[in-house]
Amino acid sequence: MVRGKIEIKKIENVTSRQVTFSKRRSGLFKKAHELSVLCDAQVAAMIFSQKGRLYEFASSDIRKTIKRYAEYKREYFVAETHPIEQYVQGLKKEMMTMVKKLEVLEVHNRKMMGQSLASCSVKELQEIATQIEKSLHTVRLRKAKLYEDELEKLKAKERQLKDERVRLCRRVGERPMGMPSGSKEKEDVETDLFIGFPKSRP
Amino acid sequence: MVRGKIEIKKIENVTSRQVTFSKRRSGLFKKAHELSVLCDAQVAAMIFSQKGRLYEFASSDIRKTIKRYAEYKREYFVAETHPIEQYVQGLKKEMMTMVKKLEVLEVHNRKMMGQSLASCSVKELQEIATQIEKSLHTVRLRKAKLYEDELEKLKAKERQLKDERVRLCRRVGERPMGMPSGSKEKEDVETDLFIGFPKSRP
DNA sequence: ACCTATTTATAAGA
DNA sequence: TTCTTATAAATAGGT
Repeated sequence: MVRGKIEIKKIENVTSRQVTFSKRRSGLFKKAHELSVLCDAQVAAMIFSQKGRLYEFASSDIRKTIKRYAEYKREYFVAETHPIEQYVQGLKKEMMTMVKKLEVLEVHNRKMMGQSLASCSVKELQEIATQIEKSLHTVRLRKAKLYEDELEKLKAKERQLKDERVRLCRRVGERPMGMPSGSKEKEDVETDLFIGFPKSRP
Repeated sequence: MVRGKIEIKKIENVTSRQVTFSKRRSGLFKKAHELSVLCDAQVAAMIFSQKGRLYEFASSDIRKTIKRYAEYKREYFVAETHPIEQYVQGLKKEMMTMVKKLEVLEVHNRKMMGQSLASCSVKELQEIATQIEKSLHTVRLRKAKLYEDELEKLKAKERQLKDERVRLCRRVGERPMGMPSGSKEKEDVETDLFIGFPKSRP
């Protein structure tokens, strides 16, 4: 170290302690990394600064390393304020919530699919039917919209082609001939057929 | 480093790897110790050699440091072979399965409710519409069935009452009078109205 | 384990 | 925080 070696004891000056912490921390992690690579070792290091901030290094997954440590020492490590039982309880609770949600969804879904109606009252059936009708309406609107968009595109393309044709005919001195038979008309007819609400299957 | 710098990559020579491991390990722990003293930090490091031997350093009790780490990360660390770990892993796996199932159901559900259709192709929309139509048909059949059953019950009751009335009249020596006006007919009319498929709302 | 040439880390200053 | 630099410390390869 420069300008006089230092004693290994707590640095009292706050600023230089922070600077030293930052520098030596990265130095330590660098050394740790080099060791893990050079010697093919599994290295983990964790540092809590005086302020309680955590800095960590691990050559592989730190959780795996700590678990391996736990296994090696036949120990386990649980935060005092966060015991494992509580953690498991939390998981279980989450599971229950999900199971309920799943059940509700499944029931609703079955009804929307027209299954498991035996338990439904007339009122419920009416509500389901109403909802299904609404859905059907929306789906059909959406389908019609897709067809319309497609139609618009085709029409635009047709217009463009027609203009192009007129322009080309003028250039070569011909008068534009009639449209090739059936092109526009046929498109319109086809499209009209598609725009309407599709008939439900028998 | 001496006599030519080295590359940071695994040392292939076993002997020199072991030597380097030993030297650098103690160097690392020394640095860790210096850091903890100089900067008043809580430092812990653990190294598993390639052979699986554990070397550790901690400025204070390593178990405390790991617990603090667990708290900080809201994690827990137990050996992979610990029964509770396996239990938790099982729970987590189940949760994942459920989450996936829930997602699938939710997507399907939204489509059946006529939502989130933007990403659907025409073909998909047609399939959805077909399914919805089937559902609607089933629901309406069910509703009609309920009304029919109700009607049957009422008719049976009516017959029973009529028979009873005839019997009673005979007993008191009167001739049965005409039916009270509007009772059967009204029922029939109402029921017919309900049995038909309800019109969808405008 | 020790030696030492050389690289690397870093304390203090800017 | 980052850079500079003088110097301490670490260490690769040899013994």
